[in-house]
Formats: sequence, structure tokens, C-alpha cells
Amino acid sequence: MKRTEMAAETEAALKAAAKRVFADRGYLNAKITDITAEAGRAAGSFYNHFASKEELLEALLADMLANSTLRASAPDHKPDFTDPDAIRWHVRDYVRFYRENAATLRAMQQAALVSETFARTLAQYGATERADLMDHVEHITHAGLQLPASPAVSLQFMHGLLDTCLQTGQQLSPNLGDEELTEAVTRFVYRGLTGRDY
Amino acid sequence: MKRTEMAAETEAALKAAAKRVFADRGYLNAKITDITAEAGRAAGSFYNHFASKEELLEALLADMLANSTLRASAPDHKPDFTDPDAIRWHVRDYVRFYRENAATLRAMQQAALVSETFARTLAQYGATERADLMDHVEHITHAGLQLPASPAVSLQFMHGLLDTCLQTGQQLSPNLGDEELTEAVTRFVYRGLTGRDY
DNA sequence: TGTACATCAGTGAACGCGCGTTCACTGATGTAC
DNA sequence: TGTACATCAGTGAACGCGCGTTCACTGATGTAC
Repeated sequence: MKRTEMAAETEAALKAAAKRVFADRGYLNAKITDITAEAGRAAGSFYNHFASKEELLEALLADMLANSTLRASAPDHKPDFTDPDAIRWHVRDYVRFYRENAATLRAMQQAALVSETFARTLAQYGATERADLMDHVEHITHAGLQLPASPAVSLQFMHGLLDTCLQTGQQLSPNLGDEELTEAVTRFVYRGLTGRDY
Repeated sequence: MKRTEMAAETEAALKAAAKRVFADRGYLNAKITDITAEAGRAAGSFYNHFASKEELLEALLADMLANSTLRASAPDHKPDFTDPDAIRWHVRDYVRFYRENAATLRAMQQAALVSETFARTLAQYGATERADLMDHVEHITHAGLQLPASPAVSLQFMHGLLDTCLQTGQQLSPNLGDEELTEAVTRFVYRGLTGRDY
């Protein structure tokens, strides 16, 4: 095997192991040696690829962002939140995204608690996500309906609610499936944003 | 000064210092010596009062619970969420409670990320809080209105939303005051839960 | 009330554990001729 | 194609930093007589 391949394989193994370890015991509790052990490599090997646990997380974040450029440009994407289907589409998409990237997202949230830098990165990322939805909620005002707050704050409500649901998902009483969760959140958010029902 | 008084004073100073340090740089980042320094005591003094940082946090939690038995039994308390005023009352009360105990609450959340024990305690606490509101939301169903999900899950929506708002409160775009926040959340939640507007 | 001793809160230097990080070494792959 | 040397990914024992925790000491308060 080529040397570059070998190195790439080890790096990939470390990232994959890190996700598993982060998911299992959390980013903050994860030791470097937990990750290398999980990846089946020696401790020192870690530093051939990453300068620190923080840098590894940054790499995971970069991977996540690189792999998710696809979404929100789908053909069935609806950009008007006066239509419940548009909200449902975005809720469902976010749930899917969260499921796919749970390990990295949760690790980021934990890192943000301890590091100012990660806190900023994460806040930035959320803000960008919400900026893209700004026009979606503004349709509501234009339709003569009254948002509960400014468009920005209304969006934070939606975003925050969804995030909380996904993070505490395991505890949701009668173990709610993703489809039911999507339905319930969609209804709650549609009602909350527009003041209407469907 | 009496010895018992002296000890009590030091313990109180350590607790107060801990809250400040936790609020300032977070529970997880707080070192024992940060706390003792902030309290103006020697490092070793800490262990005359608490066996560990965890035990200190438990003491803060106990204090918080002891000092907050008052609320939710006030004379103007309304127990029926078909009335927006009832929701507003609870939202306002929760905001007040959060403001008063922000340091301890945030510390608990951080501790929960790292310690299974604290995670359980916190989940337990939230569940208890919600259990007390169960009958409040059930009025909605009894009035012939349709909740977005089961009463328990609907309550988690409300609770989660409020929590997120308070935790990320600083970033809320046009620095929202508590009164506006209460109004906006109340409207959103009332609409979301009942499907009506006011 | 006074004296002698016990107790105990507080002190801070020193200890030591845990874990991140290093580094001399190995053996396999790459390169030069 | 073959040989000799260079490079480099990976290894894991050892190092050392940071910080929690201890402990011998101090001086003030409590107690016994």
C-alpha cells in the first residue's frame, strides 16, 4: 500500500473512531488515547494527523460542511412558510441532517461550552443557517399575518425548539419516531409563527 | 466571632464565589483554586466544606430548591392554558426563576454533559417541573382543542423553547428585554399549543 | 476569674495522579544511481 | 533490475504539566478545673 493511502486511512480511522467515542461518552470526556484505542492505533499516531483534540473536531466540522452542501437546493424545496408543507420540509431536512451528523454537532456544542472559539464558530454557523430562512418567514408578514416576534427572533424560536427536541430526543416520553416528531414540531411551529392552524 | 459562624461565613463565601466563577467562565472551566481565590481563601480551605466541585454544585442545587418553594403557589396563579394569561404567568415566572438562578442552572447543565449522575438529576428535575403543569395543558384538550402532540411532549416543546431562549438570550438579535421575550414566547406557545390566537 | 490544654477553621507549600505530548526507534515504502 | 540509502507512518514507553488533594502548621476560640 502507498504511504499516502496508509496515512489517509489512519486519519479516516481516527475521525471515525472519534465520532464513535464522542457519541458514546461525549467530546469533553473523550481522551486522546480513547480515540486512538478505538481506532486501533498507538497514542503517538494521533499527532501525525492532528495537533490536538480541538483540531480534530475542526476537521470533523469541515467534513460535515463539505458533505452537506447538497441540501436546501432540492427540487421540492418550498420557500414560503405560510405553507405548512414548507415548514414540514425544512423540519424534516433538519432532522435528517441532525441524525446524519449527530456526533459532530453534539461535540461542537460541548466544545462551545469550554472554548470561546468554538462558541463563536457555532453561533456563526447557526446564524448563517437562519439567515437563509429569513425570506421564508417574511412571507408570513407579507401575507398579513402576525409573527410572534421579529423575523430573526421568530426563527430562533423555531431553530431552538427543533434543536432541543433533537438533543433531548431520547427522553421524549413515548419514544417518538422521527416522523411523529416532525409532524408535531411542524404543527407547533406553523401555529406559532402564523397564528393559524391547518 | 464564633467558630461555627466563621465556618458558615466561609462556606457562604465559597458558594457565592463559585456562582460568580461559574457564571464568568463556566462550571467545567472553573478550577477549585479559582473559586477559593475569588472567595479570598486558601486552596485547602475548600475541603473543609466540600469534598469536591461536584459536591459544591449539589449544595448550590439544594440551596436553589430550598429557596424556590415559594413560587407556583402564588394567589394570581392560573392553572388553565386555554387562557393566554395562564401561559404568560408561567413563562414570566420561569424567566424570573432563571434570572435568579442562572449560575446554578447553567452549571447543572454543564455538569450534566460530563456526569451521568448530574444528567439524571437534571432530567428528573425537569420532569417534575413538567408534571406539575400536566393538568394545565390538559385543559386544552378538554376544551376541544387539539394539542400538537401528547400533553407530555407538548410540555417539552414549551419547556425546551423557553430554556433555549434563556440560554442563548444574549445573542437574541435586537437585544430583547425580558418583557418582550415573555410576550413573544407566550404568543408562540399559546398559538402552538391551542391552534388559536388572541 | 484565670490558667492550661483541646479543638478546629484556615493556610499554602508540596505531593501525586491523569493525561496530553514527545521522541527515539522500527520497518516498510520511496528514490537515486 | 538491483542495491544502498532516505523518508516517513506508525509505535509505545517515558516525560512533564496542570490541577486536585493532602497535611503539618498557625493562631484563635472553646472547655475544664
